[in-house]
Amino acid sequence: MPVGRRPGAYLCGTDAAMDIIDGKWKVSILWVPGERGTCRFGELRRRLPGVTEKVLAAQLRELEADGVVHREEYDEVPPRVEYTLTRSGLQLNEALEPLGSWGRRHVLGGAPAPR
Amino acid sequence: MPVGRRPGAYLCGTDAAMDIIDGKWKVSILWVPGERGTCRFGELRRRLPGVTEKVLAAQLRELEADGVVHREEYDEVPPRVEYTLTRSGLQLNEALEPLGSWGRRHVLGGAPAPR
DNA sequence: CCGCATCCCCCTGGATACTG
DNA sequence: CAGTATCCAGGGGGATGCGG
Repeated sequence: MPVGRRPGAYLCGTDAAMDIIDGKWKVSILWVPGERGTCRFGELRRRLPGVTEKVLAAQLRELEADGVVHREEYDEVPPRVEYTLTRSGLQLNEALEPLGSWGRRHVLGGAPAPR
Repeated sequence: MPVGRRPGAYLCGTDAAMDIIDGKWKVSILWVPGERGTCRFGELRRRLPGVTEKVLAAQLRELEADGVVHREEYDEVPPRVEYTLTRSGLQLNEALEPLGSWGRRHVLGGAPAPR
């Protein structure tokens, strides 16, 4: 699936974006790397309590196909793979900030937390 | 389900908000009323191509339980029900605007459309 | 006009085990 | 370390039909 999985079925830009974010762990995957914008597979796995390797790998591949995450494989032993937010991914992250503020205020009740 | 269906399981405000928005038609339901902020059931149904009455009613009830939509029933014949965005819902709508812009630029390719 | 009740299908995502 | 390979359960949501 290239960018978007429901071609021509969007009513507005918002649900087009939602289509890319759709997946239990995707916003967290975007969020974890934070300012640094890059993260290894194992680090992601540790910082997403409950995710399985299969699902994490699948969601990462979809985000990669959608052009928001870049996958860089280093030919080393032991293996190392870096996942980096693309320019588009960083901008998506920024676009999610207001939603995060809303969530903190209306769902979490103003609790302290990043974003 | 009151506000949020995954109590205490949120990594950040964003996925807390995502939990409320989670549902195939929810962002569209928020989007359709637009500035006016209010809409009838049948109007929603007509403007959401493909939605069934059962699913539309279900998602509306969840949005109501989450406090972003207010349901006003008028005792008339024929029946009339108005769905209005609450203050919280309007703010959620505003928080979704940047995401909509991003979706237009990165998914729809800068096509003209509201939000 | 505005729904609710039922039935059912598919797809996401979880559990577990194995490989380069 | 960074993944695949299977198997499987749960639930969202679509189709259809009835009720106030």
